[in-house]
Amino acid sequence: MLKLSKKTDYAIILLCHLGDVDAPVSAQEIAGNYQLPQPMVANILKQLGAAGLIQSVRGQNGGYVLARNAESISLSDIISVTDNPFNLVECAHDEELCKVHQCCPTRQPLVALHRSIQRFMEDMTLSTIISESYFENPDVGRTHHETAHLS
Amino acid sequence: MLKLSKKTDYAIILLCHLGDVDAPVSAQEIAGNYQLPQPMVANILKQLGAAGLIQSVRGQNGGYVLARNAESISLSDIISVTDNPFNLVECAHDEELCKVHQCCPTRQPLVALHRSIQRFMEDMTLSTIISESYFENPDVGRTHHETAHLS
DNA sequence: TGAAATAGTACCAAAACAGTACTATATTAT
DNA sequence: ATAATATAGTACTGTTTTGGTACTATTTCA
Repeated sequence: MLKLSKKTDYAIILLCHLGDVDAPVSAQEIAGNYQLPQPMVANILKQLGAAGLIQSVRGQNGGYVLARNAESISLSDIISVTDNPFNLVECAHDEELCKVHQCCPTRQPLVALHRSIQRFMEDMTLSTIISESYFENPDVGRTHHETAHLS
Repeated sequence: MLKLSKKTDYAIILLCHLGDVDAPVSAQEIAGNYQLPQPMVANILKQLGAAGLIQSVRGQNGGYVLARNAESISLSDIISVTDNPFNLVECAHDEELCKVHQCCPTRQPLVALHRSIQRFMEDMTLSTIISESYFENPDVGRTHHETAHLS
């Protein structure tokens, strides 16, 4: 349907939070802070950890911290983890047929759109997201938040 | 999952075909031409007709023709019909909560992405799609095609 | 050694997608 | 007239994806 999944939505929120704090933050803490379902948050953090975007600290007082600095994490990176690698357009099925024979009229322009979006998502880094959200709302990452997600 | 639906994919193909021909073309004819499921094609054409992108001609020798010229039909128009109005980002649920209280950190940058994609889709017209596809494949709209869709 | 955290799976219900089916109506060729 | 060929409208269905939960194991620290 050409929209981001809740998982991606949540992931961005989580990462923004982590990007604003230095000490490890637990799943429970974040879930409570944004009123998100705790198991969901835990799952997404696991995935982000497995993908290497964040680093886990196990045991009591454990949690997660960013594995790299916020400038080097792009929206594209995030979406790759939580929404599958972005794929507006690849001829997933019968790719051979489509390439070997006459190609469908849609390929050219949709590949262009795909690249344009891809580019945007690669240029949009977590630090950009954080600073822009800060501009709109000075309290980000510092206080209790209302339920916060798009979809 | 941030990808176009088959319906949209098919719709573009159908419209490209109609854009290349003057006489009304029937659902059956197009379905046969591109090896797409006939009822599916018929349904999509019905929708495109109801949305005013194409005009129907009923009765024997009937079919569909473009309701406007190909320059004035944008990718955005098409997607609106077959994939819902594009909505990467609107806070569909609890919009009030999200706006009245502190806003989620994701809004700003994702609205930017949304607009960027929207813009692209508005600028990309059916005539552009047709001419670009023609560039790649001189036979578009003139001969029998292999199964042709992305997804 | 127990509490609090992550790790790894596996599961489930609801929604969306892709496609089908059926009935009604309009137009035209014969 | 009427049979053939279209669209119009609507409702249905199986499959996949999404959103979310549950459970068990492991790690760490007080």
